Amino acid sequence: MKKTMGSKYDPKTFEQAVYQYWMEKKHFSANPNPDKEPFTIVLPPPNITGQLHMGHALDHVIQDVLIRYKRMRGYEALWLPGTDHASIATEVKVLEKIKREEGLSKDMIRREDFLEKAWAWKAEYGDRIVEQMMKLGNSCDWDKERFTMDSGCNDAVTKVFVNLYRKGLIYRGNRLINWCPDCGTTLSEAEVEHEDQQGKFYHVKYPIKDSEEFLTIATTRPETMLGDTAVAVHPEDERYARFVGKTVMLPLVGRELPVIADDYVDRSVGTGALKITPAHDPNDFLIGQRHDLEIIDIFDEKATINEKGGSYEGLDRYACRRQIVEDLQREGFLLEVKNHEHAVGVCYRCHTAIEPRLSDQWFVEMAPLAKPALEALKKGELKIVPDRFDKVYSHWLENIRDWTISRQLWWGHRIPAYYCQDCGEIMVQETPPATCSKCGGTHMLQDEDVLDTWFSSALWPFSTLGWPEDTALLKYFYPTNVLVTGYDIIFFWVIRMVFSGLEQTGELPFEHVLIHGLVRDAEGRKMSKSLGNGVDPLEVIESYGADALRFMLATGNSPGNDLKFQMERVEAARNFANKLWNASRFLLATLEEGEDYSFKTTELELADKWILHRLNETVKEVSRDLDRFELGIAAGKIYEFVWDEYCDWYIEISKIRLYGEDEQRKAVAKGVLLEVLTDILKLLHPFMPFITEEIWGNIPGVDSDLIVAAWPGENQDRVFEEEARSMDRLMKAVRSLRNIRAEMEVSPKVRARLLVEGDAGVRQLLGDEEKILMALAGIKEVVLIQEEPAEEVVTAIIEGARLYMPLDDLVDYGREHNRLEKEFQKLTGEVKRARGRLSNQGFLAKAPEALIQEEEAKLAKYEAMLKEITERLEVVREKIQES
RNA sequence: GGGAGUAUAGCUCAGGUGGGAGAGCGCCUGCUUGACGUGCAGAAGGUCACAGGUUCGAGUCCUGUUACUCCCACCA
Repeated sequence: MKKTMGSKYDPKTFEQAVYQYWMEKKHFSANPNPDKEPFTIVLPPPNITGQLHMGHALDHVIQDVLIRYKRMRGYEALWLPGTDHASIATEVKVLEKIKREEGLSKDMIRREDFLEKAWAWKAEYGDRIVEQMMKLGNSCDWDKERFTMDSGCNDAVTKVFVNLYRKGLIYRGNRLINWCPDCGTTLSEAEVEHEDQQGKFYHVKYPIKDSEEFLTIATTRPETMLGDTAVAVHPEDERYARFVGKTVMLPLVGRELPVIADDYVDRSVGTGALKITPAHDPNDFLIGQRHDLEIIDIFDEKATINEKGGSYEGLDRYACRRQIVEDLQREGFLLEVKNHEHAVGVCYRCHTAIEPRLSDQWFVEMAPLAKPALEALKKGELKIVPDRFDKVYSHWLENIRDWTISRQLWWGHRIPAYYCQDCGEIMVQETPPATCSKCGGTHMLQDEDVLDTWFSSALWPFSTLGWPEDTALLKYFYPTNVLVTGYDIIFFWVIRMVFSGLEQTGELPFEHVLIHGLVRDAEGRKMSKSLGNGVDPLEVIESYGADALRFMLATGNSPGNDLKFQMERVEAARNFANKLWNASRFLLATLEEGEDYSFKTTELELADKWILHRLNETVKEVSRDLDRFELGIAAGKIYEFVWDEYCDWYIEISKIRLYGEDEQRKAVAKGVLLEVLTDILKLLHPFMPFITEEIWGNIPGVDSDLIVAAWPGENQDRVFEEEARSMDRLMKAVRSLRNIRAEMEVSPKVRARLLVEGDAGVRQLLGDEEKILMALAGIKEVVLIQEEPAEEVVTAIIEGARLYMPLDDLVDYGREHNRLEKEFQKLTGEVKRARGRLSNQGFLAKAPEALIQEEEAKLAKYEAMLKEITERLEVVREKIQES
């Protein structure tokens, strides 16, 4: 895939082609390989409801970085992709589409026709999502792509349902469940969100039968009084003790209700008297059971009043509320109306207020499943990163309620329960029964409902690998290693995968859970369709390239924290890619095909040893950070190394040799430049796979692919502590001289002489490396001197030396004085700090010896420099006096 | 009612084991140096929210306060 690199970094010209190339070479495919360790990530399957948003991009980039890193480290790295049928969400979308295009609502179409359209939807959106993932650069093994409703996943779902049923952990029961009147289905506890709403507290008069007295009931939902079957007070409430056992008359309806006493009633809330509506409130339901109260269900599935509501029949719940209030008012039963803010449960999909509703549903008994899931975390077998989410996980499991899994929907896994129409027997099994096992009848009907979409998601880490079959994939790749997802989905998904994995496979489905935050817009708001503030990843890729988007998402934030999306940061990442592009272009242009650019340690110069040393350190740190899932820190270190050390220092220094005459030294410089660049490409590849592969392909003599190149290791041959320290000193000298030029406003065209007076070590260093000073600090000649020069000079003080620049008539002692004065202040501060510390008896007694010595050395250094500065300031002051 | 997070430069955020406060963007000053102006060089800019505590030493650990954000929760 070699071609000449254009002078501008233009990701559009190669990203697509590079991805295509990887696909052709099958670099993403992973298969059981006894010679390698497996490393597995299953992709949290995106919903087929639409396209990928920035949150997906973040989730995917993290996983791709980890997968690519592990692949390069020699693991058989499998990233298994797929999509989720998203039962309720997709059903709503497809119904909307049908409504829009054909004008038909759900009750006007047949289940089979609906399913056909839903599968067409899946085909369209599933493909679109895959395309988007490819644009992002996701190195998924596409041959293993799965869908939560493909036949394998269906088998797994059925198998698990049957397993749990036979163990008695799935049961059918008549309970008060959460009902969404708009979606027309049951919801689990997790699917109900709580929103604070401004409501009203209605105080209503419930007359005592055959008496002038009455009880005042406070309620936020007066319409539910149509279903009242009692009034409750606290057993020890003296205010109401005499009414217990009596009967009240339900206003407007006239039904007689018993006054009962129950501990549940809180005397301090409202009036202390509570109307009981067992069919429409979870607490009232429990109280109703305790007192054997009648249950009157006044709503139909649309939350419209049914025939039990008498004259209110046919009214929607809110219309009914208005009517009831009006009637109460008119009849004199309404005593008071107060504003009242309270939490209302709403559907997580459509935000309609949920209605507690009594119905027959399927449930999973959670207590036995929650226990091992809790223990796995406590024993440290499951690790959540960052660990502050441990509490979220534990708290949920410790307070878990049974999971309502049946949904009155069409799109999803149909429940494998069969009802005999002859004798009513219920049969739960993997294949439809031909005859009833009890009466032998042949009129069997399958349950109409489907399963909660999260039921199949919970099996994802093993259903995708072939479970319940004992496949080679499952044996090799399961359990998986890391699960990467957002904190918003811990309850829905992570926890359910953990207990399902433990229950069905006997193993944790993964060892690490890496939690990331939400992507927010530049103002910190959640990106959402309704706000219209979403940023489309594809558009960003179009303008800046996938690498820039990836780098932006992977940096500048730490695990678990939300990320604000700012285009300026994408731009900065793009600029970084451009920087790398140009640095590579610069080097590669000097290389010849077929040349050998290896070098011997003896041929290395100071700067070479320094950059190799720094590279070695960077490799070590980046590897460690990636192992700890600190992607942002790792990427930051690569960025700094590439831009500051490699480009701004090393390449500039290397030009001395590259533009020089000495062929041997030129070759060594090229060798080191190349050596460092290849490792840079490797380190950066997980973050910016496209540009690094593209550059890699342009290196003469390279016939391998970067994506499968070996990750750089630490190298003892690259440890040059001493040289790194010298280089550091040299760099300080260069910076001081540049500072002089800038502060004294000396034109870059003026090439100054440099006189060096100081200790032997520094003089030798600066003498030996005079070329570097010449090239980087605008020096034309370095002269080692023994005493103060007579000519007009400005001075830089570095450790162990004075550097004098004779600037002819450009020396401005006023400016020089200010500059030195600033230095003087700084050094005075340093000396003061070091002295203060060393005169602290506590510090001397308790601090580590090495630290004390270090501090002493610093003090000596700064005192010496301060002395130099002071002397020099004296001289400058005299000069000013003279003029 | 519980729980969590955040508070560091003008803005957005990093700051592994406690030991001289960092980056990107922005701002200011120079720069047509043959990889790159998507660049180079140099500067300015911080009471690390507040108050206590532990420690020789705290942005970092502990306690409390304030502000904002989020999650959980069946007080009508």
